Amino acid sequence: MRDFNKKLRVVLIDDNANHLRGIKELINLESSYDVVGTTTSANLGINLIKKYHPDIVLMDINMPEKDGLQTLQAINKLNLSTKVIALSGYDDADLIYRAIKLGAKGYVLKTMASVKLINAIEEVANGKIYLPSVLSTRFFEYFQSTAREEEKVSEEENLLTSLTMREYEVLELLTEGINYKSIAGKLIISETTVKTHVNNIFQKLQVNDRTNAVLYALSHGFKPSKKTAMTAV
Amino acid sequence: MRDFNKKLRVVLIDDNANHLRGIKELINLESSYDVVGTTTSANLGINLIKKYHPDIVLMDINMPEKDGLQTLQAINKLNLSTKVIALSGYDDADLIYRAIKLGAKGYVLKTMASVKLINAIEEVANGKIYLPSVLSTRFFEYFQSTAREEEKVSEEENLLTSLTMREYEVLELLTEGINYKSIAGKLIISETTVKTHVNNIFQKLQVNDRTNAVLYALSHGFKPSKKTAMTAV
DNA sequence: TTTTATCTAAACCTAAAGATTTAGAAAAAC
DNA sequence: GTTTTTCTAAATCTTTAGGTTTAGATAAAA
Repeated sequence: MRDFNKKLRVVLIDDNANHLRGIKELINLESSYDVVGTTTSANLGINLIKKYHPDIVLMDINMPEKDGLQTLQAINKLNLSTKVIALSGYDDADLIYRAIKLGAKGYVLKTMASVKLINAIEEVANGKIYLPSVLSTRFFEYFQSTAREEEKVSEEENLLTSLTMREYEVLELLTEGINYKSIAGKLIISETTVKTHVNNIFQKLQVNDRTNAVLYALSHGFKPSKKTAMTAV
Repeated sequence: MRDFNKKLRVVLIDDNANHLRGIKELINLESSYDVVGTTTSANLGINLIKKYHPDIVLMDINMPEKDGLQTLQAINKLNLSTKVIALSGYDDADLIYRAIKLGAKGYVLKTMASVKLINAIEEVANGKIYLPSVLSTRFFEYFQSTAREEEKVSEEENLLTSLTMREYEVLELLTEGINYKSIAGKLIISETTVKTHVNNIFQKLQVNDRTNAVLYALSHGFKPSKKTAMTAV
């Protein structure tokens, strides 16, 4: 939780100098915040963060030099407790999704009322995620549609279902990058038997080599059975 | 958007008969809803949904017979516009995350005030996602920590970074399951050159065959460069 | 009871993959 | 200006992988 005796240390990054000044003045109106640094450059911004270890970073994620998402990644690598709030002119679902995925604790549109920005800082400082309702809906729609596509791929006429138990076991070992000899050893069958199984697998999955068999498996929701590999005593 | 002339058709699924009755009475107090079916069985619930094509389904996701997540999947496969709101006794992050991922449009705790349930129905019917603040925070924490783990794996001593541009291009084609001859054709170089590159790749990634090279690539954040494959005119 | 499916296995062959060495040319780094 | 890196290529050899056919044993289904 937040310590209200200390001022929240804030760093601002925005390639638009005018906008930067505007935000700074806005924040300085609040007595509980302390803007310790501002910059129009992403790279300089990272240096500021290294130097000051701020509580909060407000960053425009649509910058030319180094884009905001890359900068987010760079900040993550510093492993600080600094929380980043993304500022953006766009409510693009993909952008919102990726920003959140890269650890942004908030996402505020530049067109939004300035009071929202203060709200965001307050909420994020208290350990919450700040996503205005509109953006939150965008995020979830994107999230669910992505997940749904993955589901579809692993459902529609999945050739994996035509495999027998034994073939599935063999495929499982193939996906671990193991050769015939070792597979034979693990399943305690002969190498030629393994070859037979593998050839049957190829036919059923309609591929010609193990790499493509593995690729098919991984892209069609193949899941290790877990109960395998106990044949070995 | 919702048509306020029509009543929202609702189906309830909860293995606890008492709870089921309670929810039904609660909803029936609202004149704009019409509970068209209730059941304590997940399988019967799916049948009800098939029959009535309700607007909203309220479903307990902690059921014995068939768990709620499986039921969610089954409902998804019906490809209806029915929206499912998950009811649960637990605010477990993993459970929330998976429910949303499987398309749940809302998640409400049984301990929450009943007015929240009405709110949830109303919001979801209007095309929004209903996730109370506490649960939303849980979701995002889980989402971001999962993403962060993936990032880590693809960062920590990633052998992919030791590859040259050309080797990266070759690896990219390997991950598409293409053989030497075709790779040579695509990059317009000789087959022996491809072999040289592949052998160098193997050494750098510390593997002995293409399958393991591909597996390494896929598990370490390998991303197609997109600017490849134009060598071919 | 007789198919049918599955698991096992061998023989035989071809093609592809992998290991190793050597080497020229061009570009980048020192 | 010399060293290093990278991309190119060939030769040679060994080892897997892959294709095909045949077949016995068993268990389940028709």
